[in-house]
Amino acid sequence: MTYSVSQLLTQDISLQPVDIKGWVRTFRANRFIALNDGSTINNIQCVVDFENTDEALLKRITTGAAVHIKGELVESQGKGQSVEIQVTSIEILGDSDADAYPIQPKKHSFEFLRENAHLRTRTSTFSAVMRLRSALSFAVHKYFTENGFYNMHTPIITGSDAEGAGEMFRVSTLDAKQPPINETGEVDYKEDFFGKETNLTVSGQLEAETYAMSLGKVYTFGPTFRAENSNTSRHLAEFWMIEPEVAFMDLDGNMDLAEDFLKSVLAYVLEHNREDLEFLEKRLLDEEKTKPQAERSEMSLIEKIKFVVDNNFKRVSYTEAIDILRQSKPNKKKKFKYLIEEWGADLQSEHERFLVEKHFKCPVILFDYPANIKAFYMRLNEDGKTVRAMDILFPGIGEMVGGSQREERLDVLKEKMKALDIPEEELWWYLDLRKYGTAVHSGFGLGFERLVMFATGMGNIRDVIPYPRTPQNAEF
RNA sequence: UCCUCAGUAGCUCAGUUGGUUAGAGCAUCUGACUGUUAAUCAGAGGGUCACUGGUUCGAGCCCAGUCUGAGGAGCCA
Repeated sequence: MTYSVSQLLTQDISLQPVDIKGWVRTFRANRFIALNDGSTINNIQCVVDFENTDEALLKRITTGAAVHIKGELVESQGKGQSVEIQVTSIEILGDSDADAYPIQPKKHSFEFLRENAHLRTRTSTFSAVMRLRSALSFAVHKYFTENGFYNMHTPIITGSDAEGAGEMFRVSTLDAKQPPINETGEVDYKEDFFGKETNLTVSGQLEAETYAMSLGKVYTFGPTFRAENSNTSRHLAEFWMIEPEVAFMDLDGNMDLAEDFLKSVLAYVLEHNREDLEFLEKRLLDEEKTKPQAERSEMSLIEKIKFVVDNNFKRVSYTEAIDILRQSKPNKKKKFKYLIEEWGADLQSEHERFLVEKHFKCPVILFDYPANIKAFYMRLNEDGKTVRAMDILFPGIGEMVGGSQREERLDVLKEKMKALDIPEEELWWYLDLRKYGTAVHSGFGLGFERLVMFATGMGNIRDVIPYPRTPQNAEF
């Protein structure tokens, strides 16, 4: 009977002998194989009877080799594990040249492992991160399904360039060297595959709104593309975004939904991915030891996640936030690079970080932002100068969620588009939603990788997605 | 895109004011040992000092440019 390492370590296996396949992590003292098959963070120790095993075979048990082991599960004589396999037969399924194999049984830098992204999930850290990513993805679908939402697949290729969420990647089958030219001397996209200019989506929100206005509660969870030349540890050119959209829901409901959603998916991994979280927590603690006392974080990884699950997010209007910042020490002592002087200023990372990490010390929902620093589709408040927008800020991550109540009034929306030079022809179908049976509705966008960063404690977004796409890098 | 820092063995790094043959730990290979937990002990091999050009009697070290990576900013999710 074939078992996974996870089964062997967690279940009472009465069926003997056992039979297992996996990859060698380390081979110590010509006798002890630490075997891993991806089913758990833990390895199972396989004890080889080296005195009665062919020496040529022993030489082939190297780090990274795929092996098929048969034997008996017994209580371990050593201290590091409770059970181990007494090997009766070992077959090398795939050799791994120890001299050439990049993943050594030692600590590697994340930069090096990024260059070996096809092999990095053979390390404990990355296998834990990717198991957590998978669990979070499942938890997202579980949450929405259990709460009456329909999953909707919004298009990856989009014909509208008015989504207004950033620079786009062009999708074209035209000859890049000799594109057809029209009478005005520009590239003639009428001859392109779709007969018009098309791009990769920067957001599924507008399409999701159309479905919310018939199915009621919908969400998309798919790849999203931004051609911004941003080189930070929090941005990717290709990332996965979760975007729920709900009819008849106002901004308060939107905030409730986002907070409940985040708590739910984080609670899911606390319950189901304990061992991976404990491993990552220990890794972070070791890393912290090398830092000066002042820079160490007050809470461990699991404590941080629990804190978010158990405590209410602090809800603060933009106007209140500006007051707090204006009265703050760093503002008075001119420690901020950008000092807060008057209402209307856009909040910089340093301000958000102050609010979340110094002032409130918990996730913060900021709402009712000035209209002129936010997108065209956000619902204008009765004061005429703020919109029903909200951002959820997380310690160490920054903006986790950005959402709003959408402008449902046709005349107000048209006026806003006109002011921002967005042509109505581009979004005729979006305006139709306001013409026929318009209603209050709201939604938000959540960058999935940022959620994975928070849940794993990883500091660089390139380390929580299998093959990161960033400026100047599309390897693999 | 801007600012700062970095690039030396397979990996992580040291390398003094510019001065002989470029150093360590780990990994690898060879041998010893064998209930180990990043096994241990002894020995060996392994270098286009990112690239291009310059200064100099002499450059890993100084200068210029380019490439790559990291951190931060902007933009955002």
